[in-house]
Amino acid sequence: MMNGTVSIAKALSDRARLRVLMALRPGELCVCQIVEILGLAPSTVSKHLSILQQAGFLLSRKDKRWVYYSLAGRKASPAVQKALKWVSEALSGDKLVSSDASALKKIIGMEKEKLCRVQANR
Amino acid sequence: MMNGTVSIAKALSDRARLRVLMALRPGELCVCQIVEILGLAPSTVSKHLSILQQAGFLLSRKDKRWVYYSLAGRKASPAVQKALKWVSEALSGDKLVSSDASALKKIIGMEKEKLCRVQANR
DNA sequence: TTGACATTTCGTCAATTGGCGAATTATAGT
DNA sequence: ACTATAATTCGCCAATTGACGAAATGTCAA
Repeated sequence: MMNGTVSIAKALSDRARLRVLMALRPGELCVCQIVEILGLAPSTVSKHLSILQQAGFLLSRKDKRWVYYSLAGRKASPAVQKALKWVSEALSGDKLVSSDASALKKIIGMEKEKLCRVQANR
Repeated sequence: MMNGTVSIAKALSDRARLRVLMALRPGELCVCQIVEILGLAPSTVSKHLSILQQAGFLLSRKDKRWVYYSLAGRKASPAVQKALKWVSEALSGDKLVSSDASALKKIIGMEKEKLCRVQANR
């Protein structure tokens, strides 16, 4: 219980991971889309995602070549649900979160294939 | 805002600091009492307390030779208040927190002078 | 003012964390 | 089967963290 609480708090104690949680509120995203938003290496992003999933915040599913992550929602433990509610309120109106949200709209507009090609050419 | 949220989450992402927050719920404690509960070196405890205070969870006052820390309560920012509410719920019924609470009763029964003498003889 | 002592600050150390690129795995298309 | 590619795992490095003891600070008492 104490361990679980600490791991939930640890999961929340990083900018990139908070951005991921906020970005996932409208719905699931594939890893390459999250990479695009954060501007970090895919390996780094993958690690962040596994930390969030380990703590109980995220679910993942695989479709074709892509892995999609989504908020665990009511499948999450009560402790996780309340923690997410807290950060969501604490960050409502945050500048970085807002700009991520508008960046997201453009990214979702692109097809994933093109997006990943773009990343490959860097 | 993002920075504040991260520092709040960081403050909560350590066992010792969560124990301190829970131990302070009934009321203020002096540093030597917190040292006794945690079983850590005074310098370590002092650092933990300053991290919690920096994040906005604690207030401190000085009386005679002792420094008393207490929960900031409604003087804390809304974000901090909600975070504390979250951990408090998440840890309700936790074994370690409970045993800290009963240890506390005995410690409060002792006079501070004797308590500090005990610590000096280790 | 000197001495005792509670607390904090400082320096050090081992362990953890967050970042990256390279190598690996898994899946899809040719 | 082979190639391309999305994602993860691995190994490495620099930065941060949590622990301690020693030294500094501040307060009270003799």
